[in-house]
Amino acid sequence: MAQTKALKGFKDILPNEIHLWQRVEDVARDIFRRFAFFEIRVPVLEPTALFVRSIGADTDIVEKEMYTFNDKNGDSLTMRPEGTAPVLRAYVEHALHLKSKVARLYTIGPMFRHERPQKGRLRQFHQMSVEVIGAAGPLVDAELMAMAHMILARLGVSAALEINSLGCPDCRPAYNKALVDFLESRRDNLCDDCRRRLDKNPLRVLDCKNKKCRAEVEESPAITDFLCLPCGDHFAAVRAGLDAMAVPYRKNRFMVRGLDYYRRTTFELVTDQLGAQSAVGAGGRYDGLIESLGGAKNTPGIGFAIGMERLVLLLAANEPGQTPGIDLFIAGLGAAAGNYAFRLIHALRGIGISCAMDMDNGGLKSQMKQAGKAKAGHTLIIGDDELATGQAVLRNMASGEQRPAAIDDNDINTIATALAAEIQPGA
RNA sequence: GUGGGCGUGGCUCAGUUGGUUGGAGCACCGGGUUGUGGCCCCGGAGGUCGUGGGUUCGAGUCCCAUCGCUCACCCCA
Repeated sequence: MAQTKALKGFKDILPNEIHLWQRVEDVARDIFRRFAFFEIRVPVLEPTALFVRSIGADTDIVEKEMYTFNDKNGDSLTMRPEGTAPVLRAYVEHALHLKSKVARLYTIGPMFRHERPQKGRLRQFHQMSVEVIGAAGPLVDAELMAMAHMILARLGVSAALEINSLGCPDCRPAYNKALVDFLESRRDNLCDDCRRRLDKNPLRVLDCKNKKCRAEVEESPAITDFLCLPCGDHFAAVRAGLDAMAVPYRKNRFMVRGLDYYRRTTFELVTDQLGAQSAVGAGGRYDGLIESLGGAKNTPGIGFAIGMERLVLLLAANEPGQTPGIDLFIAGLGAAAGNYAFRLIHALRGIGISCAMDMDNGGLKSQMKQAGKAKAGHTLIIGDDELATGQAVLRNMASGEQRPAAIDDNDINTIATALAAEIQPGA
């Protein structure tokens, strides 16, 4: 077993499952288009400082999950663990705020986090990441959730939308203190992890999975009671926006997010069908982040990401794998026919037919078998007799019906066109 | 980083209290059909039993270590 294998947590996506990925992307791109979003593509490698400054130096992602290494000249580089920071970096770097009042961007691609892999969690995983930069109003928050919801609905995936507000630098400190005071008084009832969280990041105690902790937390003060007036109004308007679009949601005051930059609205799309993982998508508002990355003062922003592996996992639950097929297989018998087939196949490809042949010139039985394996819709059989009479045999692989197909014109393109019409369903 | 489960051909798995040349099904290749796939029949190829060490006359079976996969914790999409 000295063979090379893919790295732990890195997966190949094979041809028999690729259709799920393509459908996810096709649907998402279509919905993004309807919501007037444009694609942006950014590098997978960025200066380490970008993520440390945006995600937060004390977060688990930055502390222990990043693929970070030194470039030949000594610069510290990092494989992006999420998509928001690079997109915002690009926004600032190219002064996109001068192109339009609001930037509506999406990007699709791989992210990297050095975690222990498990169901729905890989070291290289894929996200569709969406950002709206330059719009502060609550309707944008609602619109984004509606878009995420629409993507999942179109894919036939049911996930519940949960929303919360984390407040802002004006009101969160007061809540934080109230929460810590409360939790300190119950410290003895909390699990080991939560005692640690209490010191490091108290908000995280709120979404502990431990039953005892949940019970304790049930009586904790609610962030929503501590929101300042603007934050409270914002949150109410977000909910009104969702109601206006009839997007179902539920408030979850225990939902917190792992990245430091979130403030005000946060949301998750959750499901119970992914093992220990529950979020298919999640996001929130990050007013202040753009400024901290060198952008214009007070630039508001909000975004979310959908985990593509998780989505595909949900789709695959109701669908078997499928091997892609081709339109036509050409079985050429003998050197002369093989040669003819070779010319014909190129002509067919030139006019849009997906076709294959056995370049190694096997026996007919073998070639028919290959045609079956390739899931060819039709097979064209050409031997010396067919070459002589100018009539090849066209076999419909599903029905087994065979009929003659002319190969007597001296213009190969004319033949290809006629053949294409023959095998095109409904033509 | 921590814990549980599992490692036998490409895949899914048998393999009796350790006992001579390790099996099956599916997949693959060939034949039965001088030139017709999917069904059936026949045959073939393919395995250092994850790896290393130990116990033993003898280890796929027992012991230790190690690696890998997987699920969960942590964290997150």
